[in-house]
Amino acid sequence: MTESNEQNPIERITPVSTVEATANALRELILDGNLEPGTRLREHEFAERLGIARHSFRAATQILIGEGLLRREPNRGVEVPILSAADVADIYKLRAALEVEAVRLVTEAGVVPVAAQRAVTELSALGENAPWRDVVWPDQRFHMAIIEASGSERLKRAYTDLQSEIVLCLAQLRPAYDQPAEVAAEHEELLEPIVSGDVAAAQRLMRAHLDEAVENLVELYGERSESAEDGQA
Amino acid sequence: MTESNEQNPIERITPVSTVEATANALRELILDGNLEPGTRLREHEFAERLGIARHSFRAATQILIGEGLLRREPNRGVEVPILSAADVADIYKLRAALEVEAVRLVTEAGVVPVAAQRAVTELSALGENAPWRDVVWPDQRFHMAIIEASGSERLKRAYTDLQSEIVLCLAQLRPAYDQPAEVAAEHEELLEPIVSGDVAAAQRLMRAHLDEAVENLVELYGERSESAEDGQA
DNA sequence: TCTGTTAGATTGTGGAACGATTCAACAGAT
DNA sequence: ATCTGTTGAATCGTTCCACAATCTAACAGA
Repeated sequence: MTESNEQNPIERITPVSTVEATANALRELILDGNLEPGTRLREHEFAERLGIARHSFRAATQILIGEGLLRREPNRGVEVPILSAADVADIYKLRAALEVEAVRLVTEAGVVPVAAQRAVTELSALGENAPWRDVVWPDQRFHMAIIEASGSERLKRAYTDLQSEIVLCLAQLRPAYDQPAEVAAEHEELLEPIVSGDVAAAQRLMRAHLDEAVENLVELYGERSESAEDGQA
Repeated sequence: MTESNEQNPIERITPVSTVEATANALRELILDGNLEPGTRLREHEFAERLGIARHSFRAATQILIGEGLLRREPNRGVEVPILSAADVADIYKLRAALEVEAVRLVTEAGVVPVAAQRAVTELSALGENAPWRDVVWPDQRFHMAIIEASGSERLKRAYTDLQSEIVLCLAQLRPAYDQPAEVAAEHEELLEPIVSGDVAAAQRLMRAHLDEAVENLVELYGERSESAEDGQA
């Protein structure tokens, strides 16, 4: 037997199926904000535009529905969900559940989330007037890095889905970010008790960080709905 | 205007689509353990047996894949996943994240999870030699009741998916349960700090409860794999 | 024993068809 | 004038069929 032959270092090729590729393309479209929330995705139109069968498009949307990025209205197809302030609050409840526990797991295990540190340096390298999207991505990566450091596959899966919704929500709100330097400092502070092994402090800080974020977002919703009422009146 | 007419108490009718009904049927099959883990679900066979089109069956499986109840192997269709001890440990990491946070939300809000209390009384009403499944369901309902009491839609959604995996795992293991009376007592104890408003104690107890459960399950896996090796040797 | 080769089964995808549902426009009735 | 049906176009949900790509196992030959 040649069971002991070393693993060939060849990259495992992964042919992406049509529906998978479609799902990825759609996800990108949605998360980049190129699809107005509330937009109805007509099957015939999209299938033709993407050069695929209607069935494949349907399968792709089914995936995104599972991720919370699309919503199906019976007999009316799928559309990009419009998130309310309540949704944001709800999203952040789940987010806190996942992240505070991840922080706990990581800190207790003594794992140092290197990728998170990298994200912080990226943040601090940004100029003063960096567009909000350039701030969002390192920010997301920072938090994802902590989740990944927890080593739980399912925690990561749940968080990945949730992060999609978070980005969707941010894309709809275009929140005003603080100075990148401030953001970087706050995240670095977040990291400190994690590497020093102070579980309680790490959890407390993370929760405060998230509470502050959701507060700002909900406030932003308030402003937006006010101006919306103005527009209607 | 008759906008102020009271809500008619008529039950909202919900015509279930074919794929939805199929997904439900499949879910039940899997969770009841009527489909051996590792079983390959051949499309033609199942579509014919269920009297639906192959496409509809495909759409249904896509839903269950999103819930973690089926796994897709490229070009080999879908099959019931076989959970390892590592999977169980992983499942319980996520479970702890969700439940400990739910306990926190519920306790802080001062909400009394009545449905959970009902589940406890159901448990205590069981006879000594109740089959494990009769114990599992009130147990699951107890925990789901706490999740629901948290009032977070997404927390519930995440937990619902996870609970499916838990049940799948239990179905594969057929764990030996303690006396129903003991189980009832432990859960009642779990409820106590929640209603009295002691957040820290409530979280601590819940975590201990879950830790103990996962420990037992992993141990059970050890025994099972031993006997499996015996069988092969 | 190892290596093609071949045939059958199954999946992945596309395409046509058709009933059911939605929606808007419009006509008729109270 | 408001409410109630009707009609028709657009779209969805589902089925059936076709076919290339892939997998699997059996088999023949070196």
